[in-house]
Amino acid sequence: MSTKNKILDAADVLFANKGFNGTSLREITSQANVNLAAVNYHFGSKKELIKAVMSRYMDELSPRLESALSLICQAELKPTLHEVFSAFIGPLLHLNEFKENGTSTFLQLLGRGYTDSQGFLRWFLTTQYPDVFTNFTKAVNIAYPELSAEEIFWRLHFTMGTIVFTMSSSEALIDIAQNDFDNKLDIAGVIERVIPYVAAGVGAPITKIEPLSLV
Amino acid sequence: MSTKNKILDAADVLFANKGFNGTSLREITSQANVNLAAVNYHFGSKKELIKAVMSRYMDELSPRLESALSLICQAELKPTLHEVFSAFIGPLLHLNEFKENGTSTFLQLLGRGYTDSQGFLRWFLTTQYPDVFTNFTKAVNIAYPELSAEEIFWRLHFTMGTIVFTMSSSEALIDIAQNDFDNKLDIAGVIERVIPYVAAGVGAPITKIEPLSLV
DNA sequence: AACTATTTTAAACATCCGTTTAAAATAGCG
DNA sequence: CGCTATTTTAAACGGATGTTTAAAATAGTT
Repeated sequence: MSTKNKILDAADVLFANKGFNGTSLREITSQANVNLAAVNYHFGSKKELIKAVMSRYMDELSPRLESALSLICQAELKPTLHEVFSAFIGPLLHLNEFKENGTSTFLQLLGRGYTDSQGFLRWFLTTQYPDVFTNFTKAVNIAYPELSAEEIFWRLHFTMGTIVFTMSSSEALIDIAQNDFDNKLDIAGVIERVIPYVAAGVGAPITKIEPLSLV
Repeated sequence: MSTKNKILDAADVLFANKGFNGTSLREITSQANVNLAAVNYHFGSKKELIKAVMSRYMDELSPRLESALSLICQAELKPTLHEVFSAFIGPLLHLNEFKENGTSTFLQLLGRGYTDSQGFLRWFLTTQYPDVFTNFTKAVNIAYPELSAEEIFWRLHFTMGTIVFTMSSSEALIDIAQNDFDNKLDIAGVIERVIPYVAAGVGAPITKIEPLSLV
């Protein structure tokens, strides 16, 4: 395997588990069995390595996601919100074939990216992969046309929070659940449980927001 | 103001904005206009400072939360999920009187605590303030008795994710929303929008989970 | 085989980190 | 006041971090 890929494989697991700031280049390179300077030689900087790690997943995910969502948008029957969110299952679980534990690793990385490093990763994702967001918004709009653009905006970000946060601590949660409830569960099981939740959340009845203060 | 409080005031804002690992003691002490060694003198270590920052908020929040939830549990009418979650509004917004931007700062800290520093803060909160979790679970159980303990577990963690994640990036989201939708919004407005979402999510119909593989 | 371009390596660099030390300053009190 | 206890201060400590350097090793090409 190439040095570049050895670095990427070691980096994404460590980044997912310990965060971007919490993982040093020395950990990555020793885990990958390459020289410390290899990161800066092949990627330029740690920041560029982070981008590369995310791009590898996004490039695998986003085309599948786009086709799944456009399939839903072009269907004759108006899709339910549950169907819209279920469109994510296939592309997300496909990451497990792309790389071992790929699904949970990617979702953990996504969670890290929103909180670590001053949110520069959110900027990276929204500017580099804007179609994912617009297609998603479009699908939700078809399934629930009464929602205003602003309400969709907020509810999609709530959803993003639910998913990303859950997955970033999914290992710990699965452990607790197995101890307390004796129920074997994996990442696919968590996804199956979260989808009814977010579908109901996005589909919540529209409530009039009383303006507390008119500035 | 005492040196201890100057440190706490400077620390929680910086911790909320840049994370625990991302904030150095030198940033905190220079922001607080105290000597670098003051943190180790008054708190012992950075880790103890983090605990102190969180305790200051939790000690202010948890009694109000407990009384609000127990009020709901003892009411004659069975509460709705919306009412259960609305019980959080008062105690949370009270943090704004306790400290400027206290509500969003605290929720950001909560989000940091779940992802930063290997989740030691989750351990700290669940062991030091277990009543908050059990009371909350109890209230949800009254409002939606058909939910099994395991389903409550998962949906409450989804909810935690929604809230914590949203608030940890609430400033950025409010900025975007103001630009795109011309709608002035503050932290209270975000809370008003998120409650119907999480109430609907927790109240989602129970779906039979098909076991993918029986190990 | 000879030469060039690419990659790998060990070492050093400057900088930042949390913590400790010991002296100086201040506060509290009989 | 004089003495003690508490707090503040400047400086240094050992260690970790991302990055750079320049030489060594390897690969590719004519």
